[in-house]
Amino acid sequence: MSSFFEVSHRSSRSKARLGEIRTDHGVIKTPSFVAVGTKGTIKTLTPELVREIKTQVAFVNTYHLVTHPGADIIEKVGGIHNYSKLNMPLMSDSGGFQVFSLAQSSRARQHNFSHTSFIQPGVKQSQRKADVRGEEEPLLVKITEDGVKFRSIYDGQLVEFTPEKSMEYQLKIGADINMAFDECTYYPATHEYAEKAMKRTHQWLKRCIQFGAQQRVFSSTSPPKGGSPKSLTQKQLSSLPFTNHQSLSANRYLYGVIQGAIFEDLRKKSAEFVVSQNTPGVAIGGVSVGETKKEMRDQVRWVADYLPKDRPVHLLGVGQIDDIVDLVKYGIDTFDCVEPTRLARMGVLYEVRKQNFLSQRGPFRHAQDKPYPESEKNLFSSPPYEIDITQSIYKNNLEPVDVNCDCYTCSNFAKSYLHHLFKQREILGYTLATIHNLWTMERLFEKIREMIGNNLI
RNA sequence: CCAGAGGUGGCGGAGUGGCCAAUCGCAGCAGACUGUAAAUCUGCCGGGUUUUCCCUGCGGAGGUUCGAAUCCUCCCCUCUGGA
Repeated sequence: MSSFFEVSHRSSRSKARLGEIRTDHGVIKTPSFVAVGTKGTIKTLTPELVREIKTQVAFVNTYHLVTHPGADIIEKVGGIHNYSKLNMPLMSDSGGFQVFSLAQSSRARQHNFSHTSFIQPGVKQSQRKADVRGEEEPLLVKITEDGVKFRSIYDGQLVEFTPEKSMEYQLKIGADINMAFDECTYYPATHEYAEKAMKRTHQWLKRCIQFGAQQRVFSSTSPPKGGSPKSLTQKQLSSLPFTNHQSLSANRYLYGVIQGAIFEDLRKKSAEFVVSQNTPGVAIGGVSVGETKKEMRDQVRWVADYLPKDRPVHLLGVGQIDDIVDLVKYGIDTFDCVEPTRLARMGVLYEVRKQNFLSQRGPFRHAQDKPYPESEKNLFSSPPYEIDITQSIYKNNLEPVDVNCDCYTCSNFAKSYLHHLFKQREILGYTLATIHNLWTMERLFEKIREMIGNNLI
């Protein structure tokens, strides 16, 4: 029987490696991008389109799915694979991130900020002091050692998340890879708070493992013999509605999550602890939550030496193309990020032209970051050259978005048409843009794998 | 020709004596977005290069008033009914 993760090549130049993550719903060649489909859909795409893009793996969110439509209905239909027809390896997030993002939002609302502007570096420190986390009076979220209470953003219902509940929900949802319930520490947090949150996350990880052990899942890096009690027989499967393939995974794999905010000592401590817990995979969380790019990368660099050599490593919430290429070097195998799909819906399309990499928007989004050294200015060392298709300069442009791209969108449509669709808010525009951006990511990762294979990364 | 309604910034459309350079929407321009409350959000949007400052300004020309997009007179134009 093959193992969950197998490394086929290690770069001689860095910690980058080539590997395969094997799940009941298919194999993921790593490094890989993980398309984000929070609510059980990669926004604007049918599963057929997702398949055509050759997306290897997608990411769904427990909090959102539990709130709507509810874990029970998903379980009843045989799991999220069958319910959504995303017939590919799936990862589910624990809901931990929503503790962060929803609390940010509730604070933002309190201060009459948009949730985006609130996490901007320009916001005054004093406005961040009265935090709703911890044991204070919350609007949407309350965190205790036991777990988290959410007020549903959809209907105001109180939702309680504990490590056990997150695991239970995730088992019902049925993704192949599950995240341990963690607390994504906000930025900027004090060392004191970050340590407290980290320890809490560690305790929660133990409880997730414990819960998995009781369910006889997540117990090792190899598939448990005979599957878990949660897996259904073929006969049971065939009686489920809409079923046309194997549905609920027999095998689930738990990833512990490293936290520690922007503090080197905490990050290393957390990495050591999480890796020692021997979960099938390890994830790094709590990054790209408002800190600078340098801080974000440091958080990964600090733990690189502690990461497991024989187990897959996931980086939660990253990233931008330049981040991905640089962080692959630290041994990251999978990356999930909303950027390609969200930006697509905002009319921002990737145009990965070598010559233009350093022009226009410049290599950095954060002015306070230091530029790359000259030696690093290679193909992938700067972010994608993005275009904003809504700009009127594209009104008469009959070229494809990216002349070097062979995606469905670029093969068939001119910038002018996409511009037109976006200006008219035609639904097809969002779909075509999403196809292009996800396709670009997949091709980027193909290139990355090729370069690792040739020891160029 | 008669009757009625109306002419406001690129467009639509509020405002009917001072708090009006004029609500709001669209269009335009700029910015943001990294485990998705996001087909979203933010800012600008008459001119003067910043402004608590000045100029022009609500069809046109006059007038009333301390003060008019708002009231009066005349003119021009549009729309809807009727002949």
